[in-house]
Amino acid sequence: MTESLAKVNRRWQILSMSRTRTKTPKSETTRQAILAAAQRQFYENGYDGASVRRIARAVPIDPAMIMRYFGSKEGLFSAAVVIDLKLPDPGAIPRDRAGTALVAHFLNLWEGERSAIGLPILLRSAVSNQDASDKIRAVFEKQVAPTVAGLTGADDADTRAALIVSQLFGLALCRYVLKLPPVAEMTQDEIIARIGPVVQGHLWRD
Amino acid sequence: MTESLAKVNRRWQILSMSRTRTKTPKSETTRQAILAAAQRQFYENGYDGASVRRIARAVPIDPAMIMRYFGSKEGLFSAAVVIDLKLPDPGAIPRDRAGTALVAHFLNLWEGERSAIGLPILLRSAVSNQDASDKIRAVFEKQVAPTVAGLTGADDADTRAALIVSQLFGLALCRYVLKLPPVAEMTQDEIIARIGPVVQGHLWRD
DNA sequence: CGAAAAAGTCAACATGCGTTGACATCCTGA
DNA sequence: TCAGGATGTCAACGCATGTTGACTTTTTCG
Repeated sequence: MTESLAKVNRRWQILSMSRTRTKTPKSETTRQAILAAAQRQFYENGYDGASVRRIARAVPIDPAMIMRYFGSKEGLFSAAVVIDLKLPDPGAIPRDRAGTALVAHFLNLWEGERSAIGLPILLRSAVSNQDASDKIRAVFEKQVAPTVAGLTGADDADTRAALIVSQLFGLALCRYVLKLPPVAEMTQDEIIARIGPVVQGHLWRD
Repeated sequence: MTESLAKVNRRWQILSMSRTRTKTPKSETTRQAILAAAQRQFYENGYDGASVRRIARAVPIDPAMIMRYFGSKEGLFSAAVVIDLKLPDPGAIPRDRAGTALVAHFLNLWEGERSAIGLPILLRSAVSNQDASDKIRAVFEKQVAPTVAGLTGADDADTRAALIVSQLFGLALCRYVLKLPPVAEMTQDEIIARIGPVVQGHLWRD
């Protein structure tokens, strides 16, 4: 009985933690520290390569705390990786240079300050973790596809969105994960100039 | 002394195995069985996800045999994953449809019978295994880059090759690893029609 | 202050991993 | 036939993993 109540209480505590508070009890501090360390580890090593124990050692904190705060490694991953592509309103994008605008947007997103919590984590993790694959699919359906549909009036907008995504993921894969020399060394402007027309073509060719 | 000799002998045996023989002693049979099982496991789970023990169980054979035949898990991986893109001679490719020809070639390669020993294995493994990343770079430098250079006379052929690779890897990633619905469900012809012009553009635009 | 709750520590569990060396069996060739 | 090498089995090693429950310390608040 008491055990059951304690577990319920603990679970409530975990849930309530997900909202930020004004007075931020001590726990919120370590919670954020855990998330930051987890993001870094997941980014560098993927889901399988990152271990709860090493994340805990980096905080530093006892591994048991991670289980208390996030329930499981999967829970930690879900909490650490939240993707918001911040795609602009399709209406605000000039039609004639939408391709370059999109490529520039993603490069900023991937190489900005908070890049570690972005799609590259998912790329590294998706090969071995079903959750990561699912998240990628969700991002595609809820963020990329609608934006592309808003840009092209075409009825095969989903296919066009998928082709754009395949080019952008290929870019991210070669540049951040494989670090294939020519791709990794190009400047942002070079990439925009080369890939932009491709995206533009996927949007409006045919 | 005797130990040392035995080890040398064993190493010689391992090396000599890498050549195929006409009389194929019993060992060659199991060696091939191990390789086949390893290719399947590496393909489905990547380098880290595949375990020596599970590969052995699939043969079936004792895990110790794998160590005897290939020395280590890394050795098994190197032996199991040999990439030959079988790229045609650049001179034999019609200039005006080189893009579609290349895309069709890769689709055949990836979706043919022996697809499991191909690049998708490396994609799944490269996120966690340095050897896999190195192999991808080697394939790029020795097979893709020269072919592209032979097609375009351009002096930035390396960059063009890298852009083509980023598009093709993105395609493979979305279709075989992430199984992103629109990409995974397109027919080969649709993909050729859509991606072919992109590759063509990377070859000759500007 | 002092009790209750929250935060954090510690040791242990079961499991799977790559790898090793000693041992048993099979097959070949002199 | 039978010795010796090739082939295969077995048990164990040291290690790292995710997770758990009992425990101690710190913080909060009536």
